Amino acid sequence: MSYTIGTAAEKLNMSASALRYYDKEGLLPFVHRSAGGIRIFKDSDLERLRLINCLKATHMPIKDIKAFIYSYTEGDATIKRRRDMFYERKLAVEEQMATLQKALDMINYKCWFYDMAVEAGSTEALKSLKDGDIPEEIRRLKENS
Amino acid sequence: MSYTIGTAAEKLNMSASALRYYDKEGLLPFVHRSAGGIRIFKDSDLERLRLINCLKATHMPIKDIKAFIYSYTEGDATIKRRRDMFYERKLAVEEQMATLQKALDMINYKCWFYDMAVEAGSTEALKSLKDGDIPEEIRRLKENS
DNA sequence: CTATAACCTAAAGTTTGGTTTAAGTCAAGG
DNA sequence: CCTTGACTTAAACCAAACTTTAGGTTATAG
Repeated sequence: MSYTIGTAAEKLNMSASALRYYDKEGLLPFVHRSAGGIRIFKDSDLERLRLINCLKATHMPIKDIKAFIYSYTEGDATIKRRRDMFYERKLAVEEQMATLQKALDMINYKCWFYDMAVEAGSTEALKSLKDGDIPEEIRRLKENS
Repeated sequence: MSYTIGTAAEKLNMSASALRYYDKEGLLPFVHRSAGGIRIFKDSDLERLRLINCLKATHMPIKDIKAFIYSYTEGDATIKRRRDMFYERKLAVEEQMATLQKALDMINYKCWFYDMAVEAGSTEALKSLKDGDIPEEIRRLKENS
């Protein structure tokens, strides 16, 4: 099966203008055109775009994704490089998750704190809160952040 | 203790211009000034900025952080609202982590795939790969993404 | 006192990742 | 054939989150 840009965009749940932008930025060297110049997306192109969207979800900049995609066009010569890129990306994502986890710890501490404050009707009573008054698993959250 | 903007920036590991920008955007209503107009950061201000940085780490937009910070200035009247905001933020962060986890699953699948491809010296041999050939725990990653 | 480093503001510039617009072309149904 | 909706490009526009610049003020060390 093959699709025009509108249909492809719909299937990928993104806008046609975003697809044109990616194409302009060199992210879609694999997309062919009809004789009249219309982009034709194959199923394998959609798969590649799903990979692009996955990388985008990890906050990889467009220009880095471009390098990624470009290495595909060079075939088996770049297999090792592609493997390395995926391993690097894995590290980058794990870092992001660690960062988010730290933030989440802080937020969970705040949730606990404000649950207490709401009950007390004020944050005043909690000013004198000492580490010893904080349950072990909550204290861990606080210190983590 | 109190600090000028340069020292505060250094302590927070961010730029002075970012601090000025936050102030201009209304994120730092708690920061006072010297008679001459110099910003003076107290330790409690740095704490508040650490919270701001934590929220920033969760990709919360500046204008939303502003609303967050503003609710502090209204004292105990906004305790419930602040609690709700933290619970909402918790959900937002959990969603982000889920999104990252999906991407990571895809990437881990790719790592496995390219480990095979590097060993084979080509991706050709893997074209005929059937689901049955993929270890259970790897297949899960693939289907997840 | 004065030099100078660090501060101040306002305004302009930068980067990223698109969207929008304008003017025109393609392709499918009638 | 011709209409019409979807496509094409180039270029302008946008928003977010800062950074940089320019021109000026403050504060501290000598």
